[in-house]
Amino acid sequence: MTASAQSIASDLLSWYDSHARVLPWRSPPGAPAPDPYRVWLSEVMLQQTTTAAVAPYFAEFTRRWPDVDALAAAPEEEVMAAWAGLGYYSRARNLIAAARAVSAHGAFPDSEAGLRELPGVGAYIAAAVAAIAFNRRAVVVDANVERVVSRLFALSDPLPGVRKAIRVHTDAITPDVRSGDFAQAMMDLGATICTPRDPRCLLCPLADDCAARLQGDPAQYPVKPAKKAKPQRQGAAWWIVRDEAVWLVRREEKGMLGGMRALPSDGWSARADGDGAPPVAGEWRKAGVVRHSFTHFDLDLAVMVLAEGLSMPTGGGEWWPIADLQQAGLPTLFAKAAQRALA
DNA sequence: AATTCGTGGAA
DNA sequence: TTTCCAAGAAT
Repeated sequence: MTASAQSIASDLLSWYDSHARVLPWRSPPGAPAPDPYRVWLSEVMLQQTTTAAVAPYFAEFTRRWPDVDALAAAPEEEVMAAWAGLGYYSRARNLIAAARAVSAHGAFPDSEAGLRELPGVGAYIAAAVAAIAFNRRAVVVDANVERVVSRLFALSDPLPGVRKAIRVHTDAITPDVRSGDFAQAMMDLGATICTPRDPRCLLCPLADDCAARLQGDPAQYPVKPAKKAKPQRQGAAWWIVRDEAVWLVRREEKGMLGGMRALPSDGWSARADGDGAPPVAGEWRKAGVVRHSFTHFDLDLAVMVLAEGLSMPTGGGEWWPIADLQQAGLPTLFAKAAQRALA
């Protein structure tokens, strides 16, 4: 490691000692490493998700399932329902599979390579858990690190091509000791100082080393490709009631909202509008429209309720007591649809 | 390599 | 209001 790289790591760790964010899944700087289960669980929840959104879910999961064996033994349905509202539901399916693999094996893998074998664990999470929970030296690169490093070294090639260079530079400044603290310090710096817009360079412990700041406009890094326009889709969902209960189905394992409970829908997707065909005959009334924005398309979902008619759906599903709807674990789109139907 | 996966908060 | 984007992974 060069003298310059050493001083970057040293300056960052000193800053972290007094400015580390306090988070439920984290140990204070210098303290013994936290439980690998809690580190892994938090990392899975945190991907593409804010710390504020994760906090209540992390509290509930660790309350209900305090260790990996408890999570491994939990019914899949309950875990999926507990994940409802957090998004990216394949994470929950992979979470269960990984918990069962770890529980069967007896312990978490303590190496990056071993962790990488678990479903839902990619390059980032494997490196982060190895560093934070097992104090292994690992090159941890998330979106925060990409931003900090691309600015520190003024890497002007656009994403995603610049990622290789970012990794090389991150490796060069990663110290052999306090690997977990270093990774978390980089993320804290990105989250609180080296922010996407209007970075607070006057407060930055690395300001003197930052090539982008020297150039004068650090916010231009990292350079990102233009985004595509989101298509606007139309769809419908059906609110079928009998004896104070509503008919819920389970969505296919793969694809949007996979494996989650849902209202019957008309086949809308990112690529096509729904066909508008109701699942049962009857006189339907439009209770309203829910506007919902996904990552890659926007959806106007018509919420259809049965004014009168024979409401006996065919195919798989279950009558769910409306009074207990909260426990069904509906994804946000369908929770909003239910709210509209009941309004 | 480019797409496909949710959601809610901030600017 | 719209746009951006937050501790990415799987395919």
